[in-house]
Amino acid sequence: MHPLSEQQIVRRNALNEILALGINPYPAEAFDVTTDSGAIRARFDTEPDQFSNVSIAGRLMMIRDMGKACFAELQDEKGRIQLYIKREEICPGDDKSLYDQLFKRLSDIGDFFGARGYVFRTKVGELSIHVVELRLLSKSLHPLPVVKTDADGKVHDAFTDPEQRYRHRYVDLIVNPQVREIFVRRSHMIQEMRNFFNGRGWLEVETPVLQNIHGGAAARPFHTHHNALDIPLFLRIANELYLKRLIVGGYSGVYEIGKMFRNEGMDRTHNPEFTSMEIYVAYKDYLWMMDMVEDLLEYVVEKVCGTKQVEISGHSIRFVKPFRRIPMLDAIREFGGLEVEGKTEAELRILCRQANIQVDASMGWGKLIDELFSELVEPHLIQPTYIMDYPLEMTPLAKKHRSKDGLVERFELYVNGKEIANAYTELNDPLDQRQRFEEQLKLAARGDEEAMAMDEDFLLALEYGMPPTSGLGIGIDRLAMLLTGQEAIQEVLLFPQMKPVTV
RNA sequence: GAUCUGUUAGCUCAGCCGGUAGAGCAACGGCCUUUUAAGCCGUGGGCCUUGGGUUCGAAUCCCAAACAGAUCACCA
Repeated sequence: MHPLSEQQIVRRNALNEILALGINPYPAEAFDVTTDSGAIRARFDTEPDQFSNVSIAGRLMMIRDMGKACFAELQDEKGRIQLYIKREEICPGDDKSLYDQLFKRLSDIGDFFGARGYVFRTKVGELSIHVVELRLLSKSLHPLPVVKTDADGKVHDAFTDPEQRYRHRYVDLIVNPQVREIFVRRSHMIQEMRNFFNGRGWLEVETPVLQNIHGGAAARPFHTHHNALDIPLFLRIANELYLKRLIVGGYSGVYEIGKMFRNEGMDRTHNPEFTSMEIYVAYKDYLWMMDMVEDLLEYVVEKVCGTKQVEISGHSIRFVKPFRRIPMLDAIREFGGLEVEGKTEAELRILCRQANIQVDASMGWGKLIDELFSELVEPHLIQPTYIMDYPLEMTPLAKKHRSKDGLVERFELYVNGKEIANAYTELNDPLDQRQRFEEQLKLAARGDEEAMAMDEDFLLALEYGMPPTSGLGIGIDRLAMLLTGQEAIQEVLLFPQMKPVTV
């Protein structure tokens, strides 16, 4: 424990004086709240008589002391409201200690108060509560950063250090209302996705986070161990194979919104745990899925942002269907000016070198195509764009393309140069699926740590028969970044992963 | 994993041609009964991230470490 700072000592002393006054700084009783700052702002002017006796609670964020009266700002979840506290009003008798001692001397920014009174406007027009009763609800012992906004909207002494903000997110949420708003919007976004899916009759499900076999994606897993069974387990890197088992089981549409865990690098677009939404719908293909995603995003963006357009990194992005659809090889031709159709692996390797892309011998035809695409095309895909028809070898769970050799029926949705969604016409041929897994095993034998493992039970499920199905995954954090205009994933995660500070 | 930048009071930052620390806000003590980033007067508050080194002397120069951010690499 660090030695206490001057300000911590001052507050602890204040706490003791409050106790000496016979006041409990942490009362157990509920405080009856009848309104909040948002309701007052929204409705006082039209229905003033509703606000002649209100009770409100929140955190004290500013005190402007005027002597025998003072103004204070109380912050609740909806914002701030000014309190007008007059000594004669809250201490009508001879005993002025509640005001002189408790309020003026022993209260600090950060304390929780409950206030009862009537709403009015001051001479200057500021909406305020004329307080007749004031009660301490919780004493704060640690000083908060004091962020002030002046009349021009200029913010002074903003609490901006990302490390401090992420490590002490509660402080960030207290003093930065725009941060609080991001997480409200994120929650709203997920809620609207659920509304959209539930409205179509699809079932929300939960599948195992602890898995014996880490399947469904190419990534390194976290390892853990179950004591009673004495077996190793993995934290899931994907839930795809479980959701498909549910389609085998007879549900026609299932989705899951949940955390995935990947033991890989972290940066401003990657956190070791992240949230994905995966959905599988029977009797559909990836073309149908593109239509569905357009409807979904148009709906969600409009609900959450109030418009179909969002602003990020200097771009105006319009979520209006239809989105552009480009086959991957056409995109490389259009944006990179390279013809890759019909080229051999060796020819592609030369093209990559010419484009200054590092290549090595382990890269096959599909990987080389993917490298060219990432380098030449991705950064140009600002408006929502579907890239379709990926090389087969990199996509072991998707069905072979109905007409194009060497490709699978897969699309990814790109927005603002980044991948937001990934979808397939799902592979439901158990024999083909077994071959694909075997290819993965060969890659693993060559040292590819991300290659998928064989999942015999999943193959058994496919043998029982899976209807034609289309599946989709959306990176919830990435989408939240788009809808909140954030460039870093840490800004849309309440508690992003941080290295512990060693003291 | 690589490179660059940052780390000084509770917060935001200055100080960095080496002479053991400053401002604003916050805190503390005053004055003011409709103010508003309130104001005015006064007072305290710091292992200058950590560990080494150079030097008579280091917040300042050098080396290393920790953490963070940005740019890469890898990936969603």
